[in-house]
Formats: sequence, structure tokens, C-alpha cells
Amino acid sequence: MLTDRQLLILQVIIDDFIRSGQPVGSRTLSKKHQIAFSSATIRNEMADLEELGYIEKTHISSGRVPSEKGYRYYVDHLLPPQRLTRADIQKIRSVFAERIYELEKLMQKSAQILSELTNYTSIALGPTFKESKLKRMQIVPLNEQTAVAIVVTDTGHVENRVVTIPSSMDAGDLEKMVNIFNERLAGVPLMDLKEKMETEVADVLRRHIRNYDSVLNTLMETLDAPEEEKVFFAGKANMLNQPEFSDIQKVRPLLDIIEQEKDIYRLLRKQTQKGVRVSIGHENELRGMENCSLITATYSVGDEPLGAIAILGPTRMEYSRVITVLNRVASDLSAALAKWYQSQ
Amino acid sequence: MLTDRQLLILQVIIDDFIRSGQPVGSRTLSKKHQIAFSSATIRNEMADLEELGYIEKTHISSGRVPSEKGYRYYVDHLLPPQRLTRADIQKIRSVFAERIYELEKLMQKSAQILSELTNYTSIALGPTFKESKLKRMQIVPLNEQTAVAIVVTDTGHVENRVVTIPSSMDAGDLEKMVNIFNERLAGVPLMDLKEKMETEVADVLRRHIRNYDSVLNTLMETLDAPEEEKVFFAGKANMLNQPEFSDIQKVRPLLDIIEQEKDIYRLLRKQTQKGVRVSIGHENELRGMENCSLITATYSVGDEPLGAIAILGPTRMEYSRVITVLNRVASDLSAALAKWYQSQ
DNA sequence: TTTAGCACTCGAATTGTTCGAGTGCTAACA
DNA sequence: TGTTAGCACTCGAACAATTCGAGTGCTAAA
Repeated sequence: MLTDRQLLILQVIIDDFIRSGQPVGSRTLSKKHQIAFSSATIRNEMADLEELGYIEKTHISSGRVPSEKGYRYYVDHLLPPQRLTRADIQKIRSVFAERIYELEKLMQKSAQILSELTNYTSIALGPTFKESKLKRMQIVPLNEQTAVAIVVTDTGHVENRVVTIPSSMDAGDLEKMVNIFNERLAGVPLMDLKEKMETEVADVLRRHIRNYDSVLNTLMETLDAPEEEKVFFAGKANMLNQPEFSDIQKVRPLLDIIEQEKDIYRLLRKQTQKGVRVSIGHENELRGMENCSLITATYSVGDEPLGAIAILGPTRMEYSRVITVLNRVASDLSAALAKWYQSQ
Repeated sequence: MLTDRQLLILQVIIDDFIRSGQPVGSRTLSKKHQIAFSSATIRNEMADLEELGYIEKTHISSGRVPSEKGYRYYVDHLLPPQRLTRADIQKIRSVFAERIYELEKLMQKSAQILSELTNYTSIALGPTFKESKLKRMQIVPLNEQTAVAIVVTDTGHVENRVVTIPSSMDAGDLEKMVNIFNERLAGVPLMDLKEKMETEVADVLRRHIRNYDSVLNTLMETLDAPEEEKVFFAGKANMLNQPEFSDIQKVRPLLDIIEQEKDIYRLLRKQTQKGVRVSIGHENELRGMENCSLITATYSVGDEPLGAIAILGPTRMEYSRVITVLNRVASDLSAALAKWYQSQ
């Protein structure tokens, strides 16, 4: 177990390193007003802390930098309290103050304010469409073989896909089918749609429409294909601000991950338990993120977490500030969404 | 006017520099099999070429690099013929071979193949929506105040926006309105929609629907707001492959431009005359693109150029190959689109 | 007109040096 | 027994000096 003095020293080392990016030496530390011991004493303590794995040297006679274990301890136990300035709070509030019509815009704005306030790369994931309920389905024929299938959800989101239509089916059949769908399936959550289609309407439709099954299959496919939910990024290039990534070789794999979007998307989608989560360095499974930390926060309406917002930065990240900002944005976003859902 | 020998030397210098990225010296040149003169002769010619502004030194005793004027001359007059390999042609063809349902996917794939074949950043702009015609309009009420307005075009593209509805208007009115719209306006190009709405249907609607004008305004706005057409990028991070951008300071503004997307979008939209266009270094108006060249090509159906595809790379770009690839992709894309439109 | 030759220039790479910030260890001190 | 002063040592960063090679321009001879 660490002594109080060791904790103090660990905290000051990490705080200082996060601020400066430079290895922290014993003399530097001894000059800090929070610390009353001589550099020699500190050296002894640092040697112990190093032995325990909380800090590391970059070379034999260098100052110390936090190890991942050190960051982990810091994040779990030593985070200095952080308050947002009035101006910051105001900025966040103003983002959610305007009446929003589209969910996408809202998420985009959330990402923007996050990266603006932190100078890191931010990511925002919208609520799963599967959560939302069918408002209306519509099929618009384009020509003999193809049509656009449109699904409108109660959140105002519109999904659409081009589908092929079996030649045996005519416009009247299509219309009938759509009508039946809308009568019977309105209000069903998208995630249950496939099942309900089978149990609730299949029989009726088989009775009314020739060749129903072949259309059903196409439609099922359409609805089943994991609707590509959008991930919203902001400040992608902010990664380049960090001195630890001044070397192109080191940012390259990172920018690739970011550009690809899919890996990050999966990572965020996994985050389902409420609250803030911090992944430090190698705790991230993705290769290329060894020098990064990812901090995610969920937002929710009621009890159910709906989606996540996140900040990606170097392991030497301003954890305290980032977590505070994330919490604030998440709660304002939750509130905005609650209002939004209420109005639906 | 340049002599034949000067042209030869200029061409070989640029070819070599594009390949190697290193300043080209007289001795290196004299060893090339295409060149039969001594290094001293070449030095004299190079001095002349420099005086004329086609090449430059990086420092007083260095080899020569092409100036922008040099590149311009090269692109206009000296491009070595370039043939694609069977494999490349095959790759391109296979992209357009599959049946495509969505225009967006097609453009995304075009961008992908471009960056894959060139290792530069590629950009693809879809056909303007304004070109396409109204297939169907739909308004789906979400609650008392809001509804989703959906516009389906003949190309299968779906535009949607959330709109507010005046409280005086009820569901019946809405339906009536939509029906009238669809009856009278189907087939009208989106760009003419606003005008036609005024001339063709306003009277009828005013007769049938209370408060028509206030809805009209909302709708007008919706349709008028420059529908954000998507630009498709691929290989954004390829910019970092180029040795001239190994310095973070130099890529940063460039990545900002790319991330922003809007400036590039405008740039490409401007490109309306058919064919390939090359903008070298400072010929690009955007700040941050001084060390880049942008090569754009239009694709068309019939005579009308519909959109553009482009490659962004360093001024030291493989012009010949890039132009060849762009031409090929543009023509295959044009063909694919022709088929597509025909089937509509 | 072309070319060989020569003096000269400059950047890149290598080497040596210094400086400062850091360390660990030991011995003295409260 | 815990703390501290002192000392020898280490290493990286910064800087200057040196060398090397690839390049140039100019001149004179072929």
C-alpha cells in the first residue's frame, strides 16, 4: 500500500507531466509549494514508486514519467477536482439551447463542442436506431424492378434503401402491403420489427398478396442489415497538436483508425453501462492506440443509456478536465434528448 | 521558345524529380540513357532553363527542382504517355461491374478505387440533386408541431428534413396538400421545384387549404436550403505518405482543409467544363494548398457533365498516371451512370 | 558548340565538447 | 530511524568543428 507521501508525490508528478509533457525530476518537485521535503527524500520515494511500477524513467538518469499503472491509479484515486468556467458552461448550454430538429445535427454539435473545449479528438454516437419505433413505412417505386423503401422512426430519423421488386408484384400489391404494415406495425421498436413482421402481419399478407414471401425476404434483409449508424467525429486533426505525436510515423496508424471510423464505432457501441469509462494505453484493444487514452461517457433518457460520447487523446491527457467536460455535455445532452423524446 | 534539347532536359528533370523527390543534378542527368551530352552541357542548359523560370535550385549549389511554371509546361506539353496495366483496368472495371442500387455507394467506391490506385487523397462529388427530378413527396407527422418532409428523386435519392407545422393545419390538410403536390409536380427537376410550386400549385392549394402560405414558406425553405450534397473522400491519410509532408507543420493546414470538406466541395462544384483540369501549387486559391496539386475530371451522361472526381497530392505528383487513372474512372463511371439513368 | 577541368559552395552526416538536469549512494544529522 | 547534504556519475540536448559528396559556374581547349 502506498503511503500518503507517496500518493502526494505520484499525484504531483502526474499533474506536472500532464501539464508539461516533460519528465519530472526530484529537484523540480521539491520546489513545488505543495511539497516540503528535500529532493533527496523525493528521490528515495520515487525509487520506491518506480519499483512498484507507478512511474518510469525514459533513460537512466532522466526524470520520471507516469506508467500506465500510474495513470490508472491516478484516474481511479487521485483526480484533482476540476470546475468548469462560467464561459465553458455557457458554451455547452448554448449548444443545446436551440430548438433542434434533427438528431444528427445534435450529435454533430455535441462532438464539435467537445473537441472545441478539450482540443482533443471527439466522437459522438447517436442513439441506436433499434431503440426507436416505427412511425411509418413507405415504398416508392422507381421503375419496374426497383423501389425505395423508406422507414421513418418516431425520432424523425429516416432510413432508406433501394430494393428490387419481383416482377410479379404490381403497384396495387405494393400499396396494400405498405398499408398493412403501417396499420399493424406502427409503434413497434425497430429491433423487434423483424420478429413482429413474421408473427403479426405475415399471415394477413400471404392471404392478400401474391408472391409475398419473396418481397418479405428483400425487406427483411433491408431492415436486418445493421443500419449503419453514423459516428460523428470532430477535431480529427487535433491529434497532431500533441507533441507526443509530432512524429508522423506515430500518428499514421492512429489517423488510419480514425479515418476508418468502424473500429471506433464498435468500441463505443460496446460501452453500455452507464457513466464514464477510461481506457488507458494498452487497455485499448485496438492496435495503434497504445499511446492513447479513450474516455467515454454515456448519455441517457430515464434509466436507459442510449449512446456514448468520447474523447480520444494521448495517454498524457488532461483526464480531470476531460472527464468534467464529458460529464457536463452528457448530462446536457441527456436533458435535451429527454425534452426531444417527450415532444414526440 | 525552348529548344528541343531544353525540352528534353526539362522533361527528364521533372520525370526524375517526380520519381525520386530529390533535386536533380547535371551528373545524374548525363548518365541517363536518353541523354547524350556531357554534364557541362547540361549545366549550361539548366542555367538557361532556370533563367526562364522553369526550374529552381533549393540552394546555391544544389540540383534543380521544377518550378510551378515548369510543372505547368510539363503538364501542358510534356506528359509522357502512360498506359494502365491490365490489372488496374480490371480493378476499375470490377468496381462498376456490380449492380448498384445507391448513388452514394457508387461515388464512395469511385473515391476508394482512385486513392487505392494512386496512393493519393481522392475526392468524388455526386451529381447535383438539382439535376434530378421529383419522384414523390411525402410528409410524415411526428406530433402536433413537427413532421418529416421527404423528397424522393428519380435517382432513388431520398432527402428529408424535419419541419414545423402550423397548429391550424390538421392531418387531412396535410394529406390533401401532399396529394396535390405529387399529382402536379412529379417529374419536375428539383431546381425548378420552387418556381413550379409557385406557378402550378399555389392557386389550387390556396383554394383547398387554410393557412397554406405559412406551410409553403417552411417547405420552400426546406427545398431551397442548398441540399448538402455529400463529398466522398478516400485516403485522407495518404497525404502523410508524401515525404514533402513529413513535417507536421506542413500537413496540418492541409488536413484541416480536408477535414473541413466544405472548401474542397466548393472547388469541385465550380468545375463545370468537361474534361481534366490540373491546378498546380499557387494556382489553387485555397491557402494551405500551395504545395499541392489538384487534378479534377468530370463525368457525364450524354453531353452534360454531372459531377467531378479528383485527386489531391503534392505538386510533385505523378501527373501522367493520375490523369490516366482519372480519365479511366471518369469514363467507366459515366458509363455506369448512363446505364443507371436509363433504367430509371 | 561542346566538353574537360577546376575552384568553389553548401547541406548532411559525423564527431567532440559542454552544459544542465537528473540519478543513486553514502555519511552525517536531528 | 527517517531526513538531508553532498558527491560522483549518467545521459540527452545543443553547439561547434570537420569531413564528404554532390552539385554549381566559369574558363579554356578541342
